[in-house]
Amino acid sequence: MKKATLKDIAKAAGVSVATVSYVLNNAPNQTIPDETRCRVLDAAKQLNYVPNLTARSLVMQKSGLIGILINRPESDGSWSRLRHAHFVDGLERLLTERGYHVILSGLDAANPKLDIISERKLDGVFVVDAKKESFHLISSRFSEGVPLIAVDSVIDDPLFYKLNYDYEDAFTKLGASVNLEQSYLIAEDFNNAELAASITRSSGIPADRTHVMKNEERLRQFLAINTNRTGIVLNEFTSAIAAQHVDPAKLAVICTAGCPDIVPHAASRIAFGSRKPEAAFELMLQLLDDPGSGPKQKYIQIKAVNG
Amino acid sequence: MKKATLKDIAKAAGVSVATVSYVLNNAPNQTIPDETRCRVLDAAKQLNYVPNLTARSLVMQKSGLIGILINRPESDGSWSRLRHAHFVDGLERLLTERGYHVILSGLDAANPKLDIISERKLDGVFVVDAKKESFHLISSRFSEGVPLIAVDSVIDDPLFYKLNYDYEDAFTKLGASVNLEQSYLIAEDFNNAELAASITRSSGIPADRTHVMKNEERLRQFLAINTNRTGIVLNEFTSAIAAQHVDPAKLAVICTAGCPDIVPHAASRIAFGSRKPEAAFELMLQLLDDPGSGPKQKYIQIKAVNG
DNA sequence: TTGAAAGCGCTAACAC
DNA sequence: GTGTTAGCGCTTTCAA
Repeated sequence: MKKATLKDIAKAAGVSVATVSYVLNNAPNQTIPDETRCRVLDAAKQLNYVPNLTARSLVMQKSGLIGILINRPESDGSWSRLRHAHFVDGLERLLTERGYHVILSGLDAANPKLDIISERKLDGVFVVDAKKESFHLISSRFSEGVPLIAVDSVIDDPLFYKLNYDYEDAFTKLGASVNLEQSYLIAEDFNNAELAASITRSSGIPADRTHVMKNEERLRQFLAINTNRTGIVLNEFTSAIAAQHVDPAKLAVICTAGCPDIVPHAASRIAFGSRKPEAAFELMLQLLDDPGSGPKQKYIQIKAVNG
Repeated sequence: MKKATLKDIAKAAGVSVATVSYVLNNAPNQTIPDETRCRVLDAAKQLNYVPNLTARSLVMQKSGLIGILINRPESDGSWSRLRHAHFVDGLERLLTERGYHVILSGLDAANPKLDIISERKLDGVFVVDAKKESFHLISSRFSEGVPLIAVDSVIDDPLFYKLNYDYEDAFTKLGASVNLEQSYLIAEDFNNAELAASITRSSGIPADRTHVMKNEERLRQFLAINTNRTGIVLNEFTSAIAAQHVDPAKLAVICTAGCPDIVPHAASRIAFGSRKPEAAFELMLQLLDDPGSGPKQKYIQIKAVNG
């Protein structure tokens, strides 16, 4: 048996498709007598009706689809692929709850295929860890006004909202218990170079004591020449790996992946909590509701929390 | 400026929409002179044309959308939310590469809303860690013949393909180096009870020495009364947590999350590699190509690999 | 070699 | 109150 359509229901209930559409959508400006309404509802149940969102999208000019577009990390150790897992999971949850459907798409950071936005008529988009150049591309082609939120990306374009962790805040708080000037830093390998730069800059740790996590072997080498110092490590996964090579007690980790549980107990830590998905979600809702209504401040920063 | 449509191109190129559609799709049975083809192609480029997949889906009766529907874990420690991250990441990559778009949707395991399958006219679906009951629901309403692959789920219904790790194989291989009868087991908390049961069964470890990972505190208590034994732990994240409470050298971990890097070096381990996304992808392609063409064996098992 | 036209399933004027 | 109808943007017979 084929999928039932509005027409099928109309026939079964002895009314027109318009009427069916009205009752099924609780059309605001239509007053339908209960008798009719019931007949339609019954028929719909009977026929196991499920609306065809493709058709609806076409006519409504909105898809109910939100994109989460993630630039794939350059290094592809298993740890790096988990970096955004918590964010994606949390955001998807919120979006799904709200009735949106989520399209997840990995992007080649060097050559992001953003056509999906127009092809699928996405109602809103999150772009995660994108290179600055990507945004030229975007702003030239997407004046179309699809709400777009850049995540984990520092870019100068005032057109977009930027959602980031407030690393400066994290380092300041960390500075209370550890002497940053004397530490080394294990940073994450972001595609967005400006974000990476802003992190190392706000850490105050000199470049020669900063290491960007690419793979375990190179990390080991770096750690070997720094064993006597305290290390600041970004990201829970990296901390778990680092802890295999140095005394975890000499590690302070900044939890960016929403997974503090796996950080060695002996390490001290500072976390960003799990506000990122929520903040992303709330801003998106606002933009979806009225594209002009977002906060005037285009940078949204998530504060660090102790513990 | 609004999005260009076929009609716009047609007008610009001085041809009909049909012709435009033909050249843009390289229609097989149409022979278009180069002159026309170029005019059309130029116009399309000029107008920055991007096809509207919604419209295409409607008429083609296929969406180009593949769903990854994941039953949310009951416990929601941050580690549990990462459980499928590697699978999702790998699968998404493969699917995207192949030109499909991926819809990611979390499901309430107790009451999975599977309507998305028909609403969005998904071409294929992966359902991850679903309760047995869900499949009654599915099989009653989805004789519709959407290729569906159950992942991390043991179910009796011969209708679906089941993709699982071969835990029995893992325990056998593990048995070579550790005495399973004398060990304890830390298992994962799957929604699919049959899978959980089959795992503990094939481990050969008695129930009173088996613990299902719910949260760190309860894990700690369990470990406290088992410190003198060797422990088998399922899943890398759990191993990282367990290692905080017992000597990692007395742990043997079965890596199911594609993230062996974070397992403590001192622990011995056995892994399932990263074949799961690939296996899922390949089977789906086959089913997509011809729904009847899958292997007759409905259970696909991923073997364990040492290391 | 090209085009007119019939839909795909749905929504929303606008008429009755 | 309810039905008619004109599309949304695209594919694809079928005729010219």
